[in-house]
Amino acid sequence: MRRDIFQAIADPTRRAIIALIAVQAMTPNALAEHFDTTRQAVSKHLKILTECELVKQEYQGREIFYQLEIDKMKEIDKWLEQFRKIWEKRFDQLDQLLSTIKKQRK
Amino acid sequence: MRRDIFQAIADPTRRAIIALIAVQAMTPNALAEHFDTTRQAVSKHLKILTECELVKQEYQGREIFYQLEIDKMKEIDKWLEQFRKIWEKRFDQLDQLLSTIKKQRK
DNA sequence: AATTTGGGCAACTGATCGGTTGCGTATATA
DNA sequence: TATATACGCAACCGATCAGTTGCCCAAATT
Repeated sequence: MRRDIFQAIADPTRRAIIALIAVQAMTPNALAEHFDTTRQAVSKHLKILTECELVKQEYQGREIFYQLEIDKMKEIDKWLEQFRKIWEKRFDQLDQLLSTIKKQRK
Repeated sequence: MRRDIFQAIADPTRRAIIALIAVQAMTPNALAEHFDTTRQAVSKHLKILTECELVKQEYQGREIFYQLEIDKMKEIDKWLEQFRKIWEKRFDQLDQLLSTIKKQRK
């Protein structure tokens, strides 16, 4: 079982679930209504999301509300940081090039 | 074949390849030396990365240099945007709470 | 011209994935 | 107390995945 956050967001249904519960906590049944699939399938996705700590449960009677652990999402942002540095550098270089051309035209 | 960018970065080897070629373009053989796997396995990863346009080839004699299409990485950043909004809002709320407590103590 | 080297393509393999069906259990309702 | 509802767990299935092995072709080296 790999079960890391990158594997978790690889599935489109899982990304949709994440987007939904980011707004408000939801039960498996409520989530399943949003998809063309069974509750069990959704539950399996929730299990995977729980295992990599992207989601936490809150018991309320016989219902279980699943909520997004938004902080965990920052791990993706953190990984992206190294590439953001690169594309910002490239943008700066382009910016510099453009202003050099501008200067030459004067 | 799903072959979208999220599925592409789900594999740890693929993420490592991306990080390597982000710095400089590399050939499959050069890449394979960095991993405990065969050149063919790396080539397969490169094929997947190429299919979702995360990587482009540059032919140089009989060698093929693979280079990261850094712009494609922005798609992940774009998807993350919706969550960044949430965690920044939460941070602001926490910040506000802390300054309220500070005021009350005065 | 013969050999070596870089790398793609295809077939195969075991592992994992996403999904379904069936069942058990606990909470709520009649 | 009997029934309905919410949910998790386990077994199963076909599809896809990551990796290996074997082969071929083209460019470089001898």
